Amino acid sequence: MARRAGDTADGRRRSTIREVADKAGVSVATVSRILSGSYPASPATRARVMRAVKELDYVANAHARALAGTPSKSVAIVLNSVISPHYAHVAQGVETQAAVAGRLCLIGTTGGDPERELAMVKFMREQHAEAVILVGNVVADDKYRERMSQYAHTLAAIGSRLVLCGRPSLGPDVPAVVIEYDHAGGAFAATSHLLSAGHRRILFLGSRPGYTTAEGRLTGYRQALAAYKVPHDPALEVEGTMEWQEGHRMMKERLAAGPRDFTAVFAVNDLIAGGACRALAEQGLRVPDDVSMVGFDNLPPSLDLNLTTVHLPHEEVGRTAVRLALEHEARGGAFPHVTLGTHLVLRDSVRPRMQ
Amino acid sequence: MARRAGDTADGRRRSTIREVADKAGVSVATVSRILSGSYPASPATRARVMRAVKELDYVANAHARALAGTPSKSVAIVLNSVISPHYAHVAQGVETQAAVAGRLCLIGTTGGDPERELAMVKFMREQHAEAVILVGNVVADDKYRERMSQYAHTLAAIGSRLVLCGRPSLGPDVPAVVIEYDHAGGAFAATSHLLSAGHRRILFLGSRPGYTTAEGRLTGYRQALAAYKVPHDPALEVEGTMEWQEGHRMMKERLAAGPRDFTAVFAVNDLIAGGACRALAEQGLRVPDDVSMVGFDNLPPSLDLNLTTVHLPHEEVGRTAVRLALEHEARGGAFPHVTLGTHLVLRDSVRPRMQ
DNA sequence: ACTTCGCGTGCAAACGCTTACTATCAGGTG
DNA sequence: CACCTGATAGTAAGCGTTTGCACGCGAAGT
Repeated sequence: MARRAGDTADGRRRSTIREVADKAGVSVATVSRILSGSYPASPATRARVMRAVKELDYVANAHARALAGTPSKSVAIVLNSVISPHYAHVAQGVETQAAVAGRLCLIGTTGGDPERELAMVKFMREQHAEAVILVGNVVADDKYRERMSQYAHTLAAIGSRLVLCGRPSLGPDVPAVVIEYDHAGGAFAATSHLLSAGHRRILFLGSRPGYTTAEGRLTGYRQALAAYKVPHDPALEVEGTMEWQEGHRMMKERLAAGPRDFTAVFAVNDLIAGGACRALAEQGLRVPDDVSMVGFDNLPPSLDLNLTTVHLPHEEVGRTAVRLALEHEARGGAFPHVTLGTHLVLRDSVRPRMQ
Repeated sequence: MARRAGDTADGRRRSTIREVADKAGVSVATVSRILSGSYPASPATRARVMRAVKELDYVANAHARALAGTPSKSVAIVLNSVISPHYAHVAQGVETQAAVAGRLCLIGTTGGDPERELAMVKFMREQHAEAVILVGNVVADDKYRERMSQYAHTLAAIGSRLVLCGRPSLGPDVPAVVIEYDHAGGAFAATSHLLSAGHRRILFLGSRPGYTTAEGRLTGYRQALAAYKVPHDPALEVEGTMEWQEGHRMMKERLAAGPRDFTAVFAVNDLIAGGACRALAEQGLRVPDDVSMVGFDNLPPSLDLNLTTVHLPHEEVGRTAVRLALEHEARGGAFPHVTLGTHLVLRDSVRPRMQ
């Protein structure tokens, strides 16, 4: 008593187009054509088919459909974690644009593990995703870069696209769309804002060598200092990752280490700013009365903190990623490399430095 | 010069198992078996096949594979928006557990539109998702409930499962797994906390008739008042949705409407608490010195606000959803209905009321 | 009345893979 | 030396769709 494929434990199974055809007294071809819409069938036939579909509760088999030609269009996004606001907003943008373009959106998370990321890309390739969008940083050693650029090539070979968001290009000869943000520009603006308020000792919270996001923002910070002819003090740059807890830790340790030697803080992102604010508050220091602070990202925490920060167009990044990937064919195969701008959002976390 | 299906614009195409077989000088069956692993092929043959795979950069066609039997396992989650921290955390839990169970996770968002939600479920059904997890509230009119319960039936018929997270059951005869949180219990604890600190005029921010989440929390609030024999004043219950902006609006309007007639606030969630705090701050009122506040959810904002709040096991909800759905067959077809507990997390946003 | 359309259908061949069944060949038995 | 056995590998039958082609049959053209 062999079970057919598709049978379920309780003996029922998905109904097929064949059954619909039988029930309606027509051929499968007719059913297929009527269901796919654009087909001039006679109203009577159409009605019978529709009734059969309803009665059997027929649902097309997406896999068979995909196999037989009609590619089921989908877009994949791979990110470290969906609970980080930045990634979530980008994902939201991807989802939105994918929906607009009539695509399903597959989301995969990696927890920041390059190995899992590679596996994810491979998986998405099997699923025939039209585009695979990679967001955020990974530590990129040579082996990784080589493997990823190979994936880019094979994706390109089958008409799919690799999109890199907020991470460096893999090289000029790698067929991938690249979308970057102007970290340095934003950081320059934010730091300049502090400098023009009279601050000279500005703590940089969250430097992290090897991570382009942090590096870009650090670069902007240093450039602003240079522009204002303020000597650069490496002791003011504190290393850490980009989470709230890290912001808290860094500030707490800093305050415990000795007398406060800064009047303002540039946090590498809003999460860190939040953690740092909390640590300051625990020592009775208030923002902006005692310490000025700017963040980066303009994500929800900055509302609660009333934080002056740099706006990054997160959702637009996602939308642009999808758009560029899908337009690719129409554009005749170029692989664009765009940089999205940023701008300062003023709230109330900076005060002119007391003379 | 017809193009074969699978051809791409630039003339290259995905290589097939047939080509691998030819290149390796074996039959497709052999390649299939070797690639699927569990098959005792001779080392020589295996090596040749592997080399051919490498050279052609062969990737199995997931659709064909699914059609031919091996069901490609996946789990789908449908939510309003991925940028809401609550949904994001649940999604994270789903993703995690899906990965553990070797499943891909499909995420779809609806923007809260019931119509889009229905479409999404249908889509997931076509994709043969093993489970479809619905999270969060929708306004459920009768037409919607009927359609959704029909989907539940047909999903069940084909061996898939509908999971309802944080929304009311569709009825006892609807085959769906239901996971709820103890909103009332958490709200009771939070309100009691305020009451035991001496507060008697407690503003409830974010009631919303028809939405079970808000209703459950309101119920707990009222129960606590009753338990403390505090007269219930409808004027203290303010209606609004669950976003930051709404919290800000509600508090701002309240303060503008007349002299402050409350000493504490119970915000229906942390986002609202954040907005309310901001509005208070704008009027020079501080939490907790001037007004006490508790929130609900224990999501990131509560860290920045240093907010006493009710912890909801968001990620566990997601994990549990996947677990229950996948274990379903093993359990012999029961449709569990579980309620996850909550507990108060004390921070520093409540002060005893000044006598 | 006899072609000529053209609309509405049906037939059957893919699509790329898995897997039950079968064939082959070596070596070991009786 | 015929025969069985076990390890490998091949054959071919699906899986559920889509779609090019062919066919039948009334209406319109001559």
